[in-house]
Amino acid sequence: MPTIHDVAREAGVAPITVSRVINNKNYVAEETRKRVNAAIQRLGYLPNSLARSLRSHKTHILALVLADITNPFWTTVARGVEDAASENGFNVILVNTDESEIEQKRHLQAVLEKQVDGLLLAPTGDPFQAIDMIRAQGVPLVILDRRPPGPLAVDVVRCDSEGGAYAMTQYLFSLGHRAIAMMCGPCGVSTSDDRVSGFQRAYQAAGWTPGPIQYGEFTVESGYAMANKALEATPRPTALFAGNNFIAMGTLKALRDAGLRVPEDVSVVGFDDLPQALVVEPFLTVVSQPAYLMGHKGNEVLIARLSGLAPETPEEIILPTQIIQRRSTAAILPQ
Amino acid sequence: MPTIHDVAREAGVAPITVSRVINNKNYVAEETRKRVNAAIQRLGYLPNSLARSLRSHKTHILALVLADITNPFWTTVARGVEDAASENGFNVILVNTDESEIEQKRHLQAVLEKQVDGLLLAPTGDPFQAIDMIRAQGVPLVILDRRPPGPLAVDVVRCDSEGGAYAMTQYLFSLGHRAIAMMCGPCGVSTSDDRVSGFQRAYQAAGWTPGPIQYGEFTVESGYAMANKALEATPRPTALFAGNNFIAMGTLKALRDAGLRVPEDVSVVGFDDLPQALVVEPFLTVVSQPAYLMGHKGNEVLIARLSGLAPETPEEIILPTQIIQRRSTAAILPQ
DNA sequence: CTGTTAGCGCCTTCAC
DNA sequence: GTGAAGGCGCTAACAG
Repeated sequence: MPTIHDVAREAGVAPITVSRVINNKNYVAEETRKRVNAAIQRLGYLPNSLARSLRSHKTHILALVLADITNPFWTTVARGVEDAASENGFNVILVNTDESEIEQKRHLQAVLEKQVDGLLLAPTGDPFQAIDMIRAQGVPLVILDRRPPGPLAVDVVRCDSEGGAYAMTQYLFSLGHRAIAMMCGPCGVSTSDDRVSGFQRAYQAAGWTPGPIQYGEFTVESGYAMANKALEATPRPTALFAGNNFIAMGTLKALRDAGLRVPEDVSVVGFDDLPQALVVEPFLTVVSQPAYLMGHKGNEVLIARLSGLAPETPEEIILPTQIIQRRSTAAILPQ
Repeated sequence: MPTIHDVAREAGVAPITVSRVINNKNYVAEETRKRVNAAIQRLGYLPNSLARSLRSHKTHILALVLADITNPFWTTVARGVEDAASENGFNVILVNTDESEIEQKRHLQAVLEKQVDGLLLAPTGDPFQAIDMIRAQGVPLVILDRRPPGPLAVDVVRCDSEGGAYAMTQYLFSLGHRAIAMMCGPCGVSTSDDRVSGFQRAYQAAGWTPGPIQYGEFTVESGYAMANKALEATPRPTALFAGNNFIAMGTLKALRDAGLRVPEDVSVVGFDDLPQALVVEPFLTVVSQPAYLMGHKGNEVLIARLSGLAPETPEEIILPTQIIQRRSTAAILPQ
């Protein structure tokens, strides 16, 4: 593997001149530039970005730390992040925490050691420790999707979970539903908590007692289990509210296995849409979140900070959600 | 950001001793080790992996270059690769080519500059140039999913596309189908070519003329267009064979829009299954490929090479496919 | 417009 | 068991 010195010798110039050609910095005579480029071609030279970054203190790498890349919601967020990165000459390292605080810490350490220029984090559990560790290294940070507790000390880009859940619950009310079972992700994760809050606020506004609430995991298995539990209640809920797309999948499977029809016997609503490439005929009524936009916008905020273009005080950007009405919900007669 | 020197000063030792503690190399007195670790804690020191790698000529990073990470097939492959990496202390950089040779070259260069220890490549287009570039840098390489043309000069781990397509075509024959339209990905990509070959071989074995063959893209849109074209034929094909999961999705959408029922009016089969988390009730009859295993095994082969444990001559590992029979296929009466 | 010098933070090599 | 010297490949800072 040739180095910059080999190229310099081959072209009859000093190494720094090669460096300037590679980086398009300072003026280099047209003829010199040609000689250098020819030498680069001849030797098949590729700059060593390790050495380059060590010297320049810039890696042009950002890290995206999220819960679960097998979830299409996160795949879409990742796409948004990567596109914004590409547009600005950055690469993205992607790591999965699987909602484990230990994994999160391990991965965070690993990417910090790699000297990433910035970090996008969808935090698992209590984010204070994580944020502190990142701060201590002086690495710019944007929190994605989830709301850190306490006063705002960091940029946040997320969706309006509370408002979305509120609106969806009201929509179910408008169809005549009143016994709605809420099945959410882990308690303590802000997206879970906010969706539950929105659900409860809608009931409060109506002056009713909220339906049963369960906390679980953002997985198909957990959704399956929670739905089965919810269906045991007497009288049976007339609608099930799934806290994310995987919980909705588990819920639909549980209903199928229980021999119940959707929406004739039970209405089902969820959070997060599925990409149109993955479904032939969209069926589920959902609170849709702008996943791609969140990723893209989040990274724009981060890159603005890196470039010193960002405002002094941290921003919190809350993107609106939207109800997409499909065939998994039906009106019921008032009792 | 503290360096190894700061830690050394804090602990009252030489930098090299800190290095030995971090790397668990050579013997370090228990008491010294404790002092050093305490200093590391106090300063919140994280080793700079750039400097480390520059010196040690090892990054512990592998690159996975594939066509399209939004496809669940590739997501699953990536999971297999990442798990095998984790198990062996490696990280994975993941890059998308979107089936573009230009993007492939650009990305390949970028990851080579990052000094990755090894490469897993699902090549797009003619892989010779790519393989040469990688070889020139002396970076170990495993080809994934696709069969490079010509004699075997590199490790390959892939699935038996030809055999899978052959078996599926025979299965359709056994249901009485004879007018089967094949809709595949790009001509020149070995998985496309092999699936077409298997399809043709089945017809040859039966002594019949193969049904119409179309080459397109591995996308929903392309599947939609190819299916519409296939349906124009007179007489209409009784079965449609989709070359991958996205083409199958497009096909099903086209049939829905054309008002045709599956399988009553037309049978549909595909290649690649969808993860069970993404479908409530699996419907499509498919040739299922062991995507996770391919990724995992592929990376094991690569890591074995890195460790010098691999055999001298390149290996070609061909994993078997499997027909999963579901509700998108029906028997038709012989004419 | 081009070159010299020095050092990024760490680890290899050799010494004791 | 510990340390000193030197260099991995590149570019910042300063000439000229």
